[in-house]
Amino acid sequence: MDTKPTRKQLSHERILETASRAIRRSGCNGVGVADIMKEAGLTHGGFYAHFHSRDAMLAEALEYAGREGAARIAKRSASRQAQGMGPFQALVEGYLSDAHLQSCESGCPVAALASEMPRQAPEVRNVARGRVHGLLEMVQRSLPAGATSQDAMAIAGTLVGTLQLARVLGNNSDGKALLAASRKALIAQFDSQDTKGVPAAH
Amino acid sequence: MDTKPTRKQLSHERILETASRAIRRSGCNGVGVADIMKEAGLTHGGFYAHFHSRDAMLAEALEYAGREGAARIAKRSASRQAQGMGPFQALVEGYLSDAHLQSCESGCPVAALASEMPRQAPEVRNVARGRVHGLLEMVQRSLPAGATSQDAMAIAGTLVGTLQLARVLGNNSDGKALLAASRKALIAQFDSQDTKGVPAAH
DNA sequence: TGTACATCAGTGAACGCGCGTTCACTGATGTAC
DNA sequence: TGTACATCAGTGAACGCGCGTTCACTGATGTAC
Repeated sequence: MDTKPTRKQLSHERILETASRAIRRSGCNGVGVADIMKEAGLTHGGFYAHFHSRDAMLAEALEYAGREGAARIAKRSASRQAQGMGPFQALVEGYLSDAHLQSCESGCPVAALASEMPRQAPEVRNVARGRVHGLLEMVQRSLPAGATSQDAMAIAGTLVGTLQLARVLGNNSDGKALLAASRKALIAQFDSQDTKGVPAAH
Repeated sequence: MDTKPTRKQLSHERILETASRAIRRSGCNGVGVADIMKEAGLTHGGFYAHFHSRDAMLAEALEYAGREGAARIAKRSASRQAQGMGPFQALVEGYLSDAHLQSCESGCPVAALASEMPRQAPEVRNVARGRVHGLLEMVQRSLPAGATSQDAMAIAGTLVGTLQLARVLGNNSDGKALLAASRKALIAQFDSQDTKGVPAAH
């Protein structure tokens, strides 16, 4: 079924990988077509054989970033769970970790780009909506069975907002204090060790 | 003490007012010097008599937006409190209101711009840090006396993140549901009617 | 109050520069016999 | 296996265009007498 990828498919993948990191690092307006192609080891002239416009590339790169970011978070969460941590606490400690504060370009694209998404082209915004829904589902899956989708929404808001505020403050004690505060608040509220499966505060 | 402002001071104020709305609406990269000057009723040539660079203007405009946004939130919160609502609930219902979801350009600049702040020039980032601290203080003031600054941090994260996620989803039932979910969660957690002055979940 | 002059605030043309996009061309890959 | 040819993927120069910034100039404001 999955045959050997063509040269073009390999290049396409490489461009997307490069672009997905670039937009998380520098924002959607922060990197040019030529930059990305160069970083992917190509020249800018070939760009339009891969995408019909810069916005189309942004949309694909955001989708790619979402998959990659989610996979990375899932992996870290799994390793925490392997050490006996509950799924919700594992998610919170991974998402609000000092490592995620620092590594913007390989982290969650929603946190890296949320405030500029409403200003993007429709095709990019559509992907962004999908990534937000993906984040909500990821939170929901980590919660005990009794938790509602409303619980997941409030938690997702806290995760994304806290990480962003911390990044504004910087990778220093101020930023880390903010992360720690939200970690503590979330875990106190929804204790994942609680086998009843119901949020503690409700 | 405060004498009649000069013509230049009036223009400066007008430019800042225009720019503060423009950056919240279109982002720091979304508006040009010429756009702002034109919208303020001037030509772009005069710009550098008011600011020594575009970044300097962004920094001043962000500061202006912060003051204006905070004043607007305080006013709305006061009118809710006048109807008998507690200060914390008034803040939450104002910040996470459907009106704030829609009116980006006159709302909180932290929510409107957070994810692009780490990519701005140092002078802009410095102002941004100040606005985050201002937001934290505003939340803290709305909380009962026993609440910690860590409580305020987690709440501020929820406010900012929820508004941003809702704006990505759009001004529709999805976005409004997200706001409602966080309003409910925050108010359940920190009931402002609670005269003990201690967060309910702690 | 009125005139002459200095200063101020804003104008609009011009400058580099970088960006998204296009396109004729080239070298590499794959296919047919 | 080897040769001839068609297709593919990428190159690099060129194009408009818009942006931040500069600057010589102009009209308005304010001051001195």
